[in-house]
Amino acid sequence: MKINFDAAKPIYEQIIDQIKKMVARGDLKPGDKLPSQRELARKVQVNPNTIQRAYREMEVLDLIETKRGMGTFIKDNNNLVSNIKDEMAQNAVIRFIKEMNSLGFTVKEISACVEKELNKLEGGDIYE
Amino acid sequence: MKINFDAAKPIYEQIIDQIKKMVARGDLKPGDKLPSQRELARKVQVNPNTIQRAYREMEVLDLIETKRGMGTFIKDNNNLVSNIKDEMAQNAVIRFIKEMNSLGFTVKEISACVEKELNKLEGGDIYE
Amino acid sequence: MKINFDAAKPIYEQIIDQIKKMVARGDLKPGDKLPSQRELARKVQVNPNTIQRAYREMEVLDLIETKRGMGTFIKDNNNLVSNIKDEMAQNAVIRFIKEMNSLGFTVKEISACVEKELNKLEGGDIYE
Amino acid sequence: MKINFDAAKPIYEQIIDQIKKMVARGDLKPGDKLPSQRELARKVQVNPNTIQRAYREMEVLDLIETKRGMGTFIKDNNNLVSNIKDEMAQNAVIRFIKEMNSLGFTVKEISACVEKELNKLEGGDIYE
DNA sequence: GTGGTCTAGACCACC
DNA sequence: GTGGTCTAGACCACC
Repeated sequence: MKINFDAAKPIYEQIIDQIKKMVARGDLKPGDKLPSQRELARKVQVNPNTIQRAYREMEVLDLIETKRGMGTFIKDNNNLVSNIKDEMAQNAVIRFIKEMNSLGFTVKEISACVEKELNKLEGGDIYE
Repeated sequence: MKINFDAAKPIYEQIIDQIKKMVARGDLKPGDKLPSQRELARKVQVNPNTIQRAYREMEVLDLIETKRGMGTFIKDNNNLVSNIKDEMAQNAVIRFIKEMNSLGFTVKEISACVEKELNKLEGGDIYE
Repeated sequence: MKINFDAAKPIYEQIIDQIKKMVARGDLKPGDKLPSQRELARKVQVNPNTIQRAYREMEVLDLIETKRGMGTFIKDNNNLVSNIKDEMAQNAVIRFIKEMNSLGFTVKEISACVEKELNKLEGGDIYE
Repeated sequence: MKINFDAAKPIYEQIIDQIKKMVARGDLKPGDKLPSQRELARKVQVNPNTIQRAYREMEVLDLIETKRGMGTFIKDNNNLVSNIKDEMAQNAVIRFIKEMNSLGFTVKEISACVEKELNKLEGGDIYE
């Protein structure tokens, strides 16, 4: 038995994931102002430096831009935004298929499992 | 923005997950002998107490049984084994649908994304 | 009179400049190991986090790579290395020409000034 | 690796440099009146004491003279003015050559780099 | 021993 | 008030 233990994702990466998700959903649109580093730090209860690291990495990704003294903003880059949604979805789908596969399910069975679960949701709302 | 940071799953839970997965896949069958606690601890490089905790929890789940002086074995309980597979699959499917939904995908779109990705695998093998 | 006061360059950028210069000169070659973050921090008397920031930025530039537990190395990327030398030289030349120009020198005069100074060095060695 | 970090030049020195540069260019000529200390302080947004220090040092350099009740003037000292231009140019050239040399360029190569860049400017204007 | 993450907090520059 | 830099130091993961 070979086990690769999962370590927790660093906090700054989890923050990036959350913000990317909000962009993917359209909760944050190009031009929108993000909370200031200090404000977000207070709200999510982490050190401002941790927020700064997340913001800096997102700047490298060209997802946001910081205007000194003005704040931090989602970049006006519509192309990137739709890419983020696709990329995050693609990753989720692949992770899911790999997991089902590692449980011993075939392609056909995976498809059936998903359809069955989605059918339960038809008409009704998605979980909570 | 509200963020719930993911902590790393405790190692003993990750070990349980791995073993459940092997049972779901059929790599471990009812009656099969598990490695001794000491041996497994050495192989996966964790403290023997951590293995002991994993084994104890699996005994409570009625997944394994310890025979004094003989070792630890997967319980002969066919019903449970297929339950494990279904339960793990169900969890994976629900986690996946929730994630896609949180990215802004509808039921129809989720289905389409899965089918598209599964189609890529037809004929070919699943990801490595 | 409009003056833009020059602030000091951040320490981490000065460290990057120094290392780029060593690469440009060939004092550091692809594959060479850089000092560990802690060691360099001690030697140049700055906080290890400042060194780490410099190293992280150089990784983004694809100039170095860090191997966890092993250390940090100049990337094996000969193309980049010669680019660095050219880029740093180009910047120096342009800065110099702009400065001479702001002092009121024409293209011909700048050329003459450089030649005159270089002639002094012929045969002899460069400054100190 | 030995690094001497560059601190920012004191503001009063940067002011002196700017004024010397204007003199070198001929924007300020012998006999020209400088702004009053108070006025310059307001214009460049620094403490009046900083301006006073800059003016005092330039008086010591014999570059300017203060006439009580009249103001401060560039000294009528044609020799000095051309000296300033030559001295600043000389410094710029030497700094430049040292920098190119520290990047590993020989005398011949430095000359070639400068000529190449100057040629780009022929006919066209100098950078912006 | 190596790098990676995070905290707590100072001080600065720009607005 | 905003972000940018830096320090001091803890604790962790990987080797």
